Amino acid sequence: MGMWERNRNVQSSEPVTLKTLAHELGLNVSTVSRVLNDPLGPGSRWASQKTNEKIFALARDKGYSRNPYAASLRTAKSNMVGVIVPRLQDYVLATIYEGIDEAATAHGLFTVVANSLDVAANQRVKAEMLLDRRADGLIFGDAHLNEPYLDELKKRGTPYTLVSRSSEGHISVTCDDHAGGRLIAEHFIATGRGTFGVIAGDSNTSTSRDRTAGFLAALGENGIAVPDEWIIHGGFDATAGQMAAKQILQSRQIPEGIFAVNDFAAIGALGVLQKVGMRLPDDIALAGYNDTPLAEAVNLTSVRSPLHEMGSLGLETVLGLMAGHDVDSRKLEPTLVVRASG
Amino acid sequence: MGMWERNRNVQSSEPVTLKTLAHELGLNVSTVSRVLNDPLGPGSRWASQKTNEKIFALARDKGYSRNPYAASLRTAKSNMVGVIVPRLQDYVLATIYEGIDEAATAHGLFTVVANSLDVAANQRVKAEMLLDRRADGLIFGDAHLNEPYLDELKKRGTPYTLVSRSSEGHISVTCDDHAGGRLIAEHFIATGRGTFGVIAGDSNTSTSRDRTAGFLAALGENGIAVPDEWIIHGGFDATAGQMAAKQILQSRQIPEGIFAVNDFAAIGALGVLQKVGMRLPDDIALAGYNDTPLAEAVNLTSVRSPLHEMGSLGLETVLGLMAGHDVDSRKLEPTLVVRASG
DNA sequence: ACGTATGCCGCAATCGTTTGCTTAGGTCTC
DNA sequence: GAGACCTAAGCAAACGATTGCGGCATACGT
Repeated sequence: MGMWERNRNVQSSEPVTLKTLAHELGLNVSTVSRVLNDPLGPGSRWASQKTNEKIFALARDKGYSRNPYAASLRTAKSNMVGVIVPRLQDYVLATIYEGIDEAATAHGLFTVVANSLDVAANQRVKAEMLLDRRADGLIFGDAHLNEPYLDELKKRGTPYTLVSRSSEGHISVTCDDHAGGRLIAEHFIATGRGTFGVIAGDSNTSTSRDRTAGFLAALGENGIAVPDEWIIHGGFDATAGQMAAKQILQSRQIPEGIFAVNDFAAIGALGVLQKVGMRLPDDIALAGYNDTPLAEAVNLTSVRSPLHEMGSLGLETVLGLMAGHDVDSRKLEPTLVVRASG
Repeated sequence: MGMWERNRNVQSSEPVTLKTLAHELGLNVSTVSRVLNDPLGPGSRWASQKTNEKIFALARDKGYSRNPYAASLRTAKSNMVGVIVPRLQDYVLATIYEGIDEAATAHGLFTVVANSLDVAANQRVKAEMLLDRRADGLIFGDAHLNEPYLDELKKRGTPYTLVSRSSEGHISVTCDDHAGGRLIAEHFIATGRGTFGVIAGDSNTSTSRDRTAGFLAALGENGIAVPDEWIIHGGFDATAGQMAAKQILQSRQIPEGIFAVNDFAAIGALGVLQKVGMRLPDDIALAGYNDTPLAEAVNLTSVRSPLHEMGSLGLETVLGLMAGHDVDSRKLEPTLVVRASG
């Protein structure tokens, strides 16, 4: 056991509180509280050196741990930030959440996460649930375009920020999805392709919109247009990718490259393409987005976004808001990861 | 807005508490508290019908929401259960956690999750952190064999349960991994293979041990032995799978089938096998475990375990423990999912 | 020697709920 | 008509920590 390890094995059925400590030391709880809370630790100037040490020693011996509920009640701060994600099963959001939680822990906060399953109504329900738990701040990973709930929150003055997806008028930490789309387009062009399809995801999200727009913009600058029937919206998962790929394959012609705005959708498409006997990258090129471990596993070209960092920056952002600072949105840089698929 | 939607837009900077309501109604806070908490809702017998209705109406109008910290302080219950997983990025654990959280929400509890990165020391640190937050119970998804911390917890009388992995002497909710291993072995044998390798994962976990043991046992019953150098331990991720596959390929002979106890490891192996030009299932059969979406995406034979259910049962289990009931470990049934890989 | 600063610490109110114990009036029973 | 029993509430003491406001020493400056 480390030197500072609290002694949990103490048999006293009575929980040890400040009062316990104070009484045992012949001090007042206020003194004990101040010393224990002083950022200077045992160097606190709230009591004499000797008293400080005795307080810390006893606290350790008796396994004292502050009752966070009593503290939160008094201070009206929970030190908790709520996080709402579409789905934790999704590698991308799980990674972002890990970044959030790591940063939160580093700042002495804790997080509570909830799945919204990417439906707007749930977003509101889950957020209110978190607010009922007195979350000091909120982080949304499931922002939809034109969702009034966020405006409502803003009006109420609740500190919150978006991650992964942005929305006009709200502070967010995202990756530059427009640039990411461009990266793929430029790579496709550089490797000699000329006709393209897009598996564009949920059109109601900024990630779908921006990645697609960036891709199309870069193509446009090179004089390439993509026919509407080759821009297919749907979900972000493998099933959506399969359906989109099948739809594209039904055209008279087949594009030379397909950009799926999400790795999972790309994997779904990949399965379909392989099943009809197409070989990548010779018959067709395929690219995904987010550089998940799957992408590496199946040798899929993708765009890497700094997910973990996005999470920790998101936490710092909402922290700034909670402290009443002015903070700006952040946009991180994506990088291209070329693999065998195209 | 629904009829029961609280009015959050109320401009009063003052938070609305029981006192606010009681004062406005000319009642005592105790009455208001009892009525609002009564499971019978407005049918409560703590006050007259008329009073009940007025209380509920005012609470709704003023957007009252109970301060959980005050309540927890008084009742010494947090209604929170802590969950410790190796890593939320892992689809398997993320899914189990979803099951846990869903059940928790249904029971009016909430959960806080922490990553241990599958290192035993972190498990202790994270668990103690959760206990400091006054978790009423704990769920571990990262149990290692012979880990003394769990015994310690048991001695302290903390309600906890394991999910996904088991450990001797501790209550757990798992899938029957031994049976799962058998399923693959029997399938391999039925499809005519005779020599096998195992990518066995972290030997310090029950999942690794039991899946491998089940596989080997079924083979043994059919007179098939697996040489030690074809049983390769390591991690559960794609990298570990790659390394293991490379090691197996270095043998003079090559097995006719490989069982990876985890889909991610299987995917890693798959990439290596494909890179050296082997075709599945003709040249070699490959099977994974857990039936993740990846398995479906790459057409990998796998074993499906009811992950979501494992999570919700885990929550119910710890709930039972918290209520002081006697509860038993549960073992769920796996099912075989045959796909093109073998 | 006297005012003042500083070190060290205590008092007591407060946060919002919960809950055991009363109370006050009414109804019912025998 | 007295005791028993409801109904519909109120009183007040917790729960454990935080914090503004003092207070009593001792030291220090002049």
